[in-house]
Amino acid sequence: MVTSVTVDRTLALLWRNHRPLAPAAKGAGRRPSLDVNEVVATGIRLADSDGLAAASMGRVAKELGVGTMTLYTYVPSKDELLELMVDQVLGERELPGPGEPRTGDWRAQIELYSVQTQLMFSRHPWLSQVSPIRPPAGPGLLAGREYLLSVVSTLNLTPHDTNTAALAISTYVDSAASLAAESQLIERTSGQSHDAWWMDRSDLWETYFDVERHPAMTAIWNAGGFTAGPNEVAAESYSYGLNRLLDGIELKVQ
Amino acid sequence: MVTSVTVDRTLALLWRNHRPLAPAAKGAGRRPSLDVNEVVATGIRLADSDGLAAASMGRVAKELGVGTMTLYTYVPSKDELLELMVDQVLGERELPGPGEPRTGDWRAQIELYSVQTQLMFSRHPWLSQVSPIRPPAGPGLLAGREYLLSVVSTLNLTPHDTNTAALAISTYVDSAASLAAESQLIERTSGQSHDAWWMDRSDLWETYFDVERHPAMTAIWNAGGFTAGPNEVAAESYSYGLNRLLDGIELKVQ
DNA sequence: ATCAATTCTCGTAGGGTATACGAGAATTTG
DNA sequence: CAAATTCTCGTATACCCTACGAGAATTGAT
Repeated sequence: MVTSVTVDRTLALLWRNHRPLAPAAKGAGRRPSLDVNEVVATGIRLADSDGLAAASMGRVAKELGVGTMTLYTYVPSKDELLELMVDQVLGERELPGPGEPRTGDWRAQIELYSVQTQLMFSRHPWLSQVSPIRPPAGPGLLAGREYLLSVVSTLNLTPHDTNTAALAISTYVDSAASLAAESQLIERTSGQSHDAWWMDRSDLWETYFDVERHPAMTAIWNAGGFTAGPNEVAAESYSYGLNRLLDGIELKVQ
Repeated sequence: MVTSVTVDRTLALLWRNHRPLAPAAKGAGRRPSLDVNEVVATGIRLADSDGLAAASMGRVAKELGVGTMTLYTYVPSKDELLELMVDQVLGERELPGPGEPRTGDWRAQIELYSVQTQLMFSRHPWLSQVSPIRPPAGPGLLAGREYLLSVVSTLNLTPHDTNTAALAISTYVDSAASLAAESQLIERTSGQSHDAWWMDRSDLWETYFDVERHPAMTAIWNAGGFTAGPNEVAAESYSYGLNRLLDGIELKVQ
């Protein structure tokens, strides 16, 4: 199979800091001027400061002072570089591993996952622009899943339900954190707050909004239910939703 | 303000089928060969069949048999065209409006929102690649929010909490539907099922996975908790999570 | 000292994207 | 029939990724 070779190479790169990369290449040949970690770190740094588009092959190469094509010695393609960047930051979440001390009940431990994930997205907003389908099969991803499964395991659900519940939680938390990061990113890069953005659209209410067609919205508006700004509402609805989800899970345990 | 002019134009385009577009332009000048609806419909059709990238200005123009720059007569920019496409499909969800008959309790009505949203994403998978932050302020978006708020309003929460709960629900449902659509899209365009994708990575477990470092995963694995395929697990965790979320909300009502 | 083998380096070329600008074509009104 | 108005669209610019292949650097053997 052709793909298997590529996949094997990618797996080896992802786990490069856990298992020795290759037979170490001691023989003849020109010495490399970089290593994979430098390339990945530069990609992350550029994406952090100038957006995901800035982590282009050309820009990363320029930053490292080499020709664009030189990067292809260290990384098979742009897609693989992105995978390495993602697994790297997934692994930077500070979550206790097996045997390490934990504080609080299971809900507090889920909260830690939530906080660390939000912190990760807020430090690396470009993550919100990367698809979470078919994530990098590296140490960072596995560490996160292990932590979450270990917490949910304490509820003594069936193994199958443990997996289901953990996935429901991580989907909710990861999606919301991704949205929050994207939201902040857009405020920064557009130079316009969401408040100001809605202000710009005040004509929506004055000219186009039809009270007859939107009685529920109108009622809530008149009762002062829309006074908070977009960011506060989003943050509040996130923790409200997470707490209701955990309530619902707890309800099924007893 | 410069932006206001653009925004006004976009709002007028979004609401073009509700309020007459402009003073109708009866005077002199060359007659237009297209109208906005044709452009939007063509963009949607191309994106549906060949992916979001196929809805490029050049491709849409070619499909309509005109030069690329001609489109800019009908639509201010690519971004605005995408907004129009999105609001169009948001409005195609079949949700009862005010005064129209509804069936079942509030949970069944939330379920309807969930089903219609999933249907929308499954018919228009490219939606999963469009950011839901700063959505088009058009009739389609407002109809969806009105429906959801009208359902949650029947719970008699405070107006503020009604808004918070509705947002938590729509964030969960929309995110999950988006992920499901993206997941299917990737299976189709890559020509490889997720099962096959994981098979390709069997080396992960054989070569790199460390049992010591992942006891919770190992335990669930050994107990047969991972037997279902990725798609089944995702679907199951979605409805599990939604039901637990609604349980949690109901719990707070009483 | 020289040569072969090996490995890293990187310029060029090709096919894609959105859109500012301005000249030209078509149509109605006076 | 000329003026005014509106739509049409070719050209040019500045990015993106990466296949290919020639050249440079290094080691070990003779």
